[in-house]
Amino acid sequence: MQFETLPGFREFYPEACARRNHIFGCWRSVARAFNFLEYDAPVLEPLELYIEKSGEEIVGQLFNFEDRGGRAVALRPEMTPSLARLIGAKANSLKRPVKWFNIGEHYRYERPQKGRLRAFYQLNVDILGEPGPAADAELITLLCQSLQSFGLNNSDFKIRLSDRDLWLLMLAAEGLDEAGSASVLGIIDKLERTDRTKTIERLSPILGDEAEDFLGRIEEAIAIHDFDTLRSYIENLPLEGDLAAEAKARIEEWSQLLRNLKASGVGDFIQIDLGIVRGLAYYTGFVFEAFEASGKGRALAGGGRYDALVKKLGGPDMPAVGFAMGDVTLVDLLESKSLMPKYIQSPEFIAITGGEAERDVALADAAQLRAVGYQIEYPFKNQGFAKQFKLADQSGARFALIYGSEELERGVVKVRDLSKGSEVEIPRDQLLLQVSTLLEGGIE
RNA sequence: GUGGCUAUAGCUCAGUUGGUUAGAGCAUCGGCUUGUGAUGCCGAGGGUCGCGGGUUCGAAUCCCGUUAGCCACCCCA
Repeated sequence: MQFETLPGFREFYPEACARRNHIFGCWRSVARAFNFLEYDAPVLEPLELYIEKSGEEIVGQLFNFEDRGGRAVALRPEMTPSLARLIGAKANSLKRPVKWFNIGEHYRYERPQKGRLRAFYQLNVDILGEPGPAADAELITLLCQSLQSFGLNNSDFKIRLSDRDLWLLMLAAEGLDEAGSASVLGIIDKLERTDRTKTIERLSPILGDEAEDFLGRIEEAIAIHDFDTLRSYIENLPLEGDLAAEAKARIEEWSQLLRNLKASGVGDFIQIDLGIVRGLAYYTGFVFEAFEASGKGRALAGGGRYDALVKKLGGPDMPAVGFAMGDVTLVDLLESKSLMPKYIQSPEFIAITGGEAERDVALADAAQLRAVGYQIEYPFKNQGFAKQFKLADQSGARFALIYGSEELERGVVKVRDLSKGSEVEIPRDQLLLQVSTLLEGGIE
């Protein structure tokens, strides 16, 4: 009976596991650099948690089943609902702002394809309890720096930055109500992937004969890529009273956000692009997606503000902003740019032993070296010296420790620098004292 | 959920108009009489040719189905 992995699931042989850990390591160290705390949550959750957040339609995209207790459960497709529960349960005692991150595997029952599998790892980073754009700025900065930590730069990726609040103001200026705006945002989200006549068809039920002219104005707004143009565009919207004041305040927040991003040194990555609105209705303010600079391919990361979601999921009123970055698209990109380091794990020392008696001595020394943190390997069976030297070379070890009968009689161990071919004899009782010097300078 | 392409050894691939017991390179393992390189020499293991059915005297090869992979659509938290 031959077993295969389930569709869309991956196995990690050591080399792949090393690559995965490289990704995790970069993610984790950047999150810590911003003083985010790591948390974790269950992989299996009540199905209802996801229905509550995303609606009944979500079930078709979940790994869900009934457990033996008759509970409807699902493997987590995302972290945010679990996070909202964690936050909600302790909201009153958490020092704000809450800055947390998680690295974990997530599961979606979808057809696997390029950049998308059924099981994937995601970095989730969230700031809760801070309503101002300083939080948005820090998250976007963190996102840029984490991508940079993989060796990606300005010519490799861009952050497309948009704002659902601004859209709502613009749509209000068009005379649309809340429901109409929500529908239109859904259509704008698909603009890039839909041909123009189809889009007009979709807009018609909401705007009637106006649809084509309206689309023209939408396209005009999406064509804006610099802040000065955006500012004057907003200032010239036909808004009155509260809405006009809101627009003014929002432009101020844009200004602060962009100023912070520039000051943090990530200004060059930012592209104002109102074409991004993100499909999900719960986003409430700034939204952003990271893309390969060419604009091709799937988003590397995406996120935004979700000020109402924690409350919707039963928590307190808690403004929040967060993003998620998946490993699948990221690794595809890093590999295409030759930025995946080739990790080969090799020990610092490998023992070469003459016979049983010498092997016992080598084992004793190995135990001591390992006890103080060195990596050392020795052969499991007695083999010829020539063979052992070959294996030592192939192991990638830095030094061979040669335990022959002749050396041991004199109380020394011969140490060979495997890259240089040079050798030195060290009294066995000096070995522990001298290894750090050896590792630093090699053997001349 | 829909469509296109693909499937031969661990990997990369040969395999003739259908014709004996399906091959190569790489990798793996063993040996080359136990002290310094082996990038050498010799040898071995490893395949119901994705799976199931059909056509045929005979199928890796032709036909149908199915599963999986890749790609695109849908969707994308």
